Amino acid sequence: MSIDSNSPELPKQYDHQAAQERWYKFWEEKGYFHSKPNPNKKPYCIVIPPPNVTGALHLGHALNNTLQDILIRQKRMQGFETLWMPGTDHAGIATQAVVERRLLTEEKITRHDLGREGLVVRIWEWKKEYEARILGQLKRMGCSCDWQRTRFTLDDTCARAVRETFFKLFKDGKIYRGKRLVNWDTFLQTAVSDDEVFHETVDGHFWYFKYPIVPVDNPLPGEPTHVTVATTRPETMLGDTAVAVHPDPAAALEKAEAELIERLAASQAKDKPSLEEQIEEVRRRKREMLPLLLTLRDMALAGREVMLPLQNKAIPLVADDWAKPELGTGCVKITPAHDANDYEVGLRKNLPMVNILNPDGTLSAEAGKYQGLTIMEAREKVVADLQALDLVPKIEDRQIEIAHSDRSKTPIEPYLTDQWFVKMDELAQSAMDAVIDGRVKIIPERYGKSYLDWLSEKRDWPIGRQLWWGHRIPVWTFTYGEVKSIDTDEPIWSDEEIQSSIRGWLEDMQLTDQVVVQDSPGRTLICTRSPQADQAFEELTVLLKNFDAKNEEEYAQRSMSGVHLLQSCSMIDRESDVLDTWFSSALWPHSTMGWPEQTEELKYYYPTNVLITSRDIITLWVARMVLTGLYNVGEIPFHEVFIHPKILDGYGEGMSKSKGNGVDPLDVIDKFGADALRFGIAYLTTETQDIRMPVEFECPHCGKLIEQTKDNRVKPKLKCKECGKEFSTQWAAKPEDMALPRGAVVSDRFELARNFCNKLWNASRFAMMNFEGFSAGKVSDEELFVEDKWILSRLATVTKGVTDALAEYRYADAARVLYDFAWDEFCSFYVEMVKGRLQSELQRTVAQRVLAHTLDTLLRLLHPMIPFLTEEVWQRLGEYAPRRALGDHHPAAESIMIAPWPEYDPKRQNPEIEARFAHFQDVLRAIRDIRSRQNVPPKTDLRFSVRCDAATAALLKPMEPYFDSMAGAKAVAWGPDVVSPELSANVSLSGMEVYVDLAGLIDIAAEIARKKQEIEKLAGFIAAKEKKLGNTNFVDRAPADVVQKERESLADLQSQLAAAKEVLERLEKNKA
RNA sequence: GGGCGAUUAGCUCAGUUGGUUAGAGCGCCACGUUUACACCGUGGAAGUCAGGGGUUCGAGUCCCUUAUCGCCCA
Repeated sequence: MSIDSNSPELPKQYDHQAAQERWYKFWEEKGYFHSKPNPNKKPYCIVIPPPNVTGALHLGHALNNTLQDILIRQKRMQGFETLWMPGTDHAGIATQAVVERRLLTEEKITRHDLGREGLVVRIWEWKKEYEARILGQLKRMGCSCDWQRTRFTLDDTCARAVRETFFKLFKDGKIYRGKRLVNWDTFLQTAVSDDEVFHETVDGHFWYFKYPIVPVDNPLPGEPTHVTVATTRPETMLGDTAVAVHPDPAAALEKAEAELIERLAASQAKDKPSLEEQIEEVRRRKREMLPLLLTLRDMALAGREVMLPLQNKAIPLVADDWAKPELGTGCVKITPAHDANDYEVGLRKNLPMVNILNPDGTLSAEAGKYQGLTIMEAREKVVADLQALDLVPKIEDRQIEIAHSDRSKTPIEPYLTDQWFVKMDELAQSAMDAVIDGRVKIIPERYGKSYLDWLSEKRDWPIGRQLWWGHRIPVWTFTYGEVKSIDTDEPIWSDEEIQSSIRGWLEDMQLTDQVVVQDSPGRTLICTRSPQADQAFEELTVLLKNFDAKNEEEYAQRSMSGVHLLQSCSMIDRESDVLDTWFSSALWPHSTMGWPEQTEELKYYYPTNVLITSRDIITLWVARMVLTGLYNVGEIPFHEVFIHPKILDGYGEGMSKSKGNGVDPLDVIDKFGADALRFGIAYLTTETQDIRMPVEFECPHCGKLIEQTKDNRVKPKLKCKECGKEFSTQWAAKPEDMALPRGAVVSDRFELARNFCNKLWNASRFAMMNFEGFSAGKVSDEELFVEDKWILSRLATVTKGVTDALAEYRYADAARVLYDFAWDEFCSFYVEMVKGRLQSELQRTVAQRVLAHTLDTLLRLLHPMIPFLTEEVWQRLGEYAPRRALGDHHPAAESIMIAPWPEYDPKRQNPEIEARFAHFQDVLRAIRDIRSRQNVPPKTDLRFSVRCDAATAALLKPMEPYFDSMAGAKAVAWGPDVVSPELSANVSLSGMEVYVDLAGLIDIAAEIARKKQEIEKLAGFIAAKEKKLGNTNFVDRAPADVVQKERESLADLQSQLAAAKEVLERLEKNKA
């Protein structure tokens, strides 16, 4: 591709949009993004954290992917065979939830109207739309992923790996099914994990209920007739299976009191009243309630019962320390199937677990006459009925924390159900070992701790989800109950015999690779490895439905085993649960490479080099990838994990669409350009800090930015303060709001990067405007001017700095080094200094060559961060200077993307030149300072002299022309004998005095005032130093070089003071 | 309740192993349109390094403690 060379005039502003469109297409067409195993090169590979297809990408994703692309582009330039594996995640519950919500609002239908397959078809449609959108966003950011390899966690390749993994785990006995209390989402009718739950405080009540004690013949003295309990969820009493009281209430109260007293002693004044109140309360309980609790405890130990009202069922009184004597009534109702703590009590006391709920949140048959009511209806009715029985002594108002499902926003119900689990003991240990022994390195190091802490709990991993969108668990359940003889109706086969007939049938069907497990009496599980097996089971299911045990012809058609099976089974079901999304994403680093096949990719790219992600999924995702990688492949999935910061808004809150403070990277790209987005991100990615990013609305009418507040960020429309016109936000729903133009949400934090890009663009533009007659060729050291040597020295240092920083994921350091070099050194000094030479026919060639080389190297160093701009300039540069290397002048690469990464050349580093240059810059700054403070117009020439030692004078004298061109100042004298002119302003530098002759220019009064201030300041410094040096402790104990430095510094300050006094004296004389 | 992190200029952030007078960008003030760039240039003002205590000759930096904010886990 070439640039339109008919347009010699480059625009003054970098046109990011044109460059983005042009060069992304070019790179794709050239196939630069594609990678395949190449034995001649070392591999470098990153797998993308697959964004989920629930919605579009936000700024957090932009950060995550920019950081990956920066590394990928750098490594590609460094000559690695570089693969960035892209893809998306099906995000089971989240995606199903958004699609279901949309079906309900737009078509008024539920998933049950569509059926399993119908719903899944609709979710695939959603997936297709959002995947395209997400990949499009990544492309606009400039991501150089190998799109030919794009994977999806639910595609065939990933499905194969998931199935194989499940099968392997099942076969190894690491997967089991068990009853667990789960967070039940009654709207989606699925269990959700703890991290998909959020808590909200709402106004609720605390209801007190009295349960009658079941009378006995020989009651204890002082025995109550009722026991009182309290609850925030009255309807759960229908599932109560016990009432608990503390086994030693006296000791428990003593302990509570002692703890409060201890806290009181350690507390601050403002907390004391509250603690004192609490202590008094415990003491009151000891006086007033303890006797009753002791009696109840004794009754519990005697095996007494209470009558559960409404259900008319006797339930035991038990002693368990979950009942806290310092709280409530001291007694607690136990509902094991609907409360996590009660569940534990139920396990300890071996209580029945009564599930009173249906999956849809209505009450089940266990709720007796309340069956079919919703939870809320049941709550009201239970309270009313108990009140009618006079069993509700008290109702308190109370704030309650209620768990809500993050997906459906409905309250969570604790619910007892069958769940699938992976045993974590050995698997977790293997993943811990990998980090402990350093095979996997987590950066920054501190995150290793949360990884290890979490894994060390070794909690079994619940992998089943009651959803329709996901990998269906490949298990079939055979239910057979009691097998009876057709003739005699007597049981004839045992479980063992039936299982052997199942095995026989599998053999007949040539399905040799299944796992058969007895789940419970009358129930056998079969884990299947292949879709072919599923098909055979499906056919068998159909056969079973039509099987007529009395028809002898049926027997003739099949094997004995098949017949036995058909005779004995009452039901064959395919497991309806799907696997947790994290189960498939846990395999991502190897499933994307084609595992379980031993593909070339797997052999070449695995283990990958680094995983780049954010801290919130260290446990959910990173840890699980490590353990599945070790389990499946026998090798860690990546050598390093880099955990990057999070992007927060101006209030320190995380960004999210649901808060309205989310920023779409495409809006940033439209306004500032993809390069600015990327550079801005790199510049802000420091090690310890999250990125705080105040966001603004941009008025689509006038472009004015309007600060986003917690208040206005949830409004459907806003009015611009500048132009008074209205615009819509993401919340617009009414037609009249949606008709308004949309105001983008952006942040001015990207201005710095946009300005930087423009600066670089203009420096490049300047260079190319001066490449008339460019000729390539070697440049010898003798030909180099001082500014050439200086910029080449700085360039060498910068090359090393950037390379080192990126190797350690110090993105902000790399960006800052480049920013400072490009702006403050390359633009502000080098370009300014070669301007004269570029005008000169004789001097032009060397200046052009060094300029071209420096720009070329700078572009390459910047390419990973700002790919589009650097390519745009690279291509244009190629037209003026196709060969521009300083040494062997080989032609430049056809794209900067594949140009070699600059090599650090220590020979170019020149400390002597850099020191000299620093002096030059100091003197220049001093002259400019004097001009500014004396208000001398820029066009008026200045005359200056510098008192310094002879060596410095010799270094600086040759730079006289630059003082002229850069500060409009002519040197009059250099050296140790220089004295202050009659009327002058001076600046004291370390070892140098700069005098500017101000005859005819000076504002004497202003300068006198200034000098007096300066003298005062210097005197202060000197006093401090003298004190320090007068301190024998310091002189004796500090290292000699530090003391020496202080002495020199004091001498320097003293000479500065002397010079200032001298100038002041003359000024005052002249004034008089 | 436990763990991790943060607190430096009006705002957003740097600040190496403790060592001269703590830096940058934006914003602000003054001057400026000089042949790359006003998305620019030159100069300037602006900080009790969250509070308290300690270690040290010396602390933004190390230790303890308090406060505030954020995140993770229970």
